[in-house]
Amino acid sequence: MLKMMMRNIVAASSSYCTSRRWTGMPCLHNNSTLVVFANYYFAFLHSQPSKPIKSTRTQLEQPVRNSPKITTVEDAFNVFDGMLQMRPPPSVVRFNQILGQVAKLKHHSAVISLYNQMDVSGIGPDVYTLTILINCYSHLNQMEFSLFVLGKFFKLGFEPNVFTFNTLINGFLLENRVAEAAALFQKMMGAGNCQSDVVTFNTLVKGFCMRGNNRAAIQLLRKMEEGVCKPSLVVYNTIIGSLCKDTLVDDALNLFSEMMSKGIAPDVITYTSLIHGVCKLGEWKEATRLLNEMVSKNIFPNVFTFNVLVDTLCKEGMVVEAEGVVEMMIQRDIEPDTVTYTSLMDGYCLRGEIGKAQNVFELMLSKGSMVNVVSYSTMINGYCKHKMIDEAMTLFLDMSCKELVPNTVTYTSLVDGFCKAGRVQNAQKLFYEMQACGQLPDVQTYSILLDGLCKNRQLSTAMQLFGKTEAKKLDIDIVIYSILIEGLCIAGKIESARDLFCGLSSKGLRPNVRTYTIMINGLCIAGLTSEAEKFLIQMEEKGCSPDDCTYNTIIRGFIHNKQTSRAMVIIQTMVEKGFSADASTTELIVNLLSRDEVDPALLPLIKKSL
DNA sequence: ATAGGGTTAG
Repeated sequence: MLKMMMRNIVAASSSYCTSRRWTGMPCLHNNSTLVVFANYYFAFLHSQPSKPIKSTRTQLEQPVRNSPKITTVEDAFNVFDGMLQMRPPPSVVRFNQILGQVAKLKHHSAVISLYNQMDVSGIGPDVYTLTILINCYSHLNQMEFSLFVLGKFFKLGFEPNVFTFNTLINGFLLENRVAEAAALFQKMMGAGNCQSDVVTFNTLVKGFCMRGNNRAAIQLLRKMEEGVCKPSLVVYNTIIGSLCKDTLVDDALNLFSEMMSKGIAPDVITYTSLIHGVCKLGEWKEATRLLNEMVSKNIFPNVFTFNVLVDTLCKEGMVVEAEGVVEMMIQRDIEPDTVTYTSLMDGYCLRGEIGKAQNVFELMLSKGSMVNVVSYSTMINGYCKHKMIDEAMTLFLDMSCKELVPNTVTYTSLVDGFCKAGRVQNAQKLFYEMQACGQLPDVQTYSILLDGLCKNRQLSTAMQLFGKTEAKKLDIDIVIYSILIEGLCIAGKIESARDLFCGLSSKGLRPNVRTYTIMINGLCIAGLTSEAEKFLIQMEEKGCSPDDCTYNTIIRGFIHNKQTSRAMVIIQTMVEKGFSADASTTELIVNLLSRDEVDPALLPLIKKSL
């Protein structure tokens, strides 16, 4: 009986610790409402005709007669091949259409190789071709090539137009080259032949949003409203989307009512952003309300909207339900895409169901051109989190065969994988390799490597690395300090840990639950249980509530230090707060019981705590 | 006829 109970606790606590929620906010979501929300989706899908009319477009409105629909990169290469063989070759417009479709599929490097094929075949580009090309280089963060293409304009006697300028401004903003973007904008404002338009303004608005400056974005919106340029639905969507990403859903909803009062009707993108925002907050009721509202306005969820639901369900561990939604999408002719399957893969990985994640990944591989850097990184991350570093490395090497370039996220997962496997040397090697490949480590990468070094008893190497982060003007956060404090505690340097902790406020950082818990653990290891208890009181006073991990830590600390009665007092508090003992605390308590070291009067309390 | 800005995944 007790064995079974223990097993359940182990299962519960291990799933909590492997969950990504551990690093974020505790999960306070009401999953039963999520089920209602999910069921609503099912009900909605069932209520639709089984074979919906796909398009109301007439034959005349088709882009070009006989223009084949491109759904994969393979299609595009085949069609292109055929076109290049034709004598005389088709007009450049046909080629532009293919390039445009592939660009829409976000296969930007494919567009570039297709263009190169055109080039060697002697098909001359026009302004449209070159603008598509600039846009692709911009999205690949290769602005130097974009500028090279701009040079081609002049060489061929073409005049860059507002499309060209907007594309270039967007490219500079994507690379965070604000000064150059601004210079181009100034040039446009001054030029008589090429005036800025609503797209120019929205590109700037997005530039602010990308840098997390929603205030500036809204200021620019107000400027537009004053008559500079009438704001479009896209401008509102840009800002609403950005606010939702930052979970400022109330602000987003205010802007939403504001746009409607100005006669600008929301579309599926507006609703998808809002639904995403409320889902992130776990407000399933609100999500359902928005969904009802959009459908009542004849705005129907698209693949993006469904992907939000699939991903939300997966993040809540409800992958089976998510699979159900995917089935429904297929039945309703909404093709699940790379994002859908990547969410599913991640969902399975989060639950430790690696085999099922592999199945999804193989399904994507079998469909061709469905895998990208994100899907590879997701599977690699899944392997790494479950100590399957060899499998992860196989996939990593596989990427280069597919001309997929691993990025900072990919490398960070692998660094973590090597650390988790205890192979810190390999982790360090990869850390330098990524920089040699032009992928810069970010705060996450540093956190993971620092943690790996600390946990593998290489404190001095960790401290050296930390010194480097300070020189790189990275935004050092409380997570990194918590890791270092923990490293010092593990190495038995409680005084240095305490010093680092006390210096946090002077750096403008506030310790969080994890930081306090680490300090409490360190103090207990050093036998300083009274000071640990002071920290427990102090954190509460400073508005940082202890969580179940904090209580378990200090209880274990007291037991280890043979202060059973003080442990019992904390157990009492823990139970009152609705927390319970985790697996290792339970083990300690069971040991105490077996040695008759507990006052029988406390048995009811202990029972409650388990 | 074909090109630029807004929604989803690691």
